[in-house]
Amino acid sequence: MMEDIIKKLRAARKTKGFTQGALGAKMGLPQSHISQIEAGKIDIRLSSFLEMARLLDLEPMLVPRSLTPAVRSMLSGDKEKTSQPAWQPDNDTEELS
Amino acid sequence: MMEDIIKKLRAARKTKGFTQGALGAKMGLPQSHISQIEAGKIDIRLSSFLEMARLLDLEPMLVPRSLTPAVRSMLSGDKEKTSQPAWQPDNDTEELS
DNA sequence: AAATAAAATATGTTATAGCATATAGAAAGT
DNA sequence: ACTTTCTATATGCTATAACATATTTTATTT
Repeated sequence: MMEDIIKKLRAARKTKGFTQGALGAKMGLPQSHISQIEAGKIDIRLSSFLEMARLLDLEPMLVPRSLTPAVRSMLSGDKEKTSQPAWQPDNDTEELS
Repeated sequence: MMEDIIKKLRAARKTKGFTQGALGAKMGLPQSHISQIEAGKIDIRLSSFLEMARLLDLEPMLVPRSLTPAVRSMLSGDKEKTSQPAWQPDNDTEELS
């Protein structure tokens, strides 16, 4: 069970059209190291993980378990069917048209 | 600038009423190690970070930068004032009262 | 204020990420 | 098919997390 969160980094890199070499250059790491990371062969340090995520415009966040379904539905744009409504917007300001 | 995300782990531990020793026991680590981590003196590995977060009922997620304001507002329960509305709920199902 | 519990600091060993460099293999482009 | 680009694998060295254990300092409780 390779860490799922690492797969997201690879997917994000491809989406942005970066090669392993290009991403490595931004991080000051060799392409070979990026390969190892994405393949789940090494257990990288937190600072490396954070740096890599941010270079891919991803912000690592800690979400309370009880809120993860709501957050996930936001991220995937799903038409969610949560038993408890995930969230309700404020209605205290004028909305855009 | 000690990593902010580590502070969240410490806060979560305290909220749950765990001591460093108790958390360490769950992870199979000595109390001293938890102390080092929380003090930002060591740069822990991703697997340790993930394990610790999950023991504290926090799920690490990668949020696209453009969505972080919306997610943050969910997490903090703020009455947000985002220039672009953060999110709009579906209105295709019956709501609870 | 004494006792107890929790957290921080210290020292030493072992395992492994980080790093460099090279090369082999796969995919994409001509 | 050949060339170029991208990705995976391999070897070796260095820095440091992981781990054990002990002690000190700081909070908390009675």
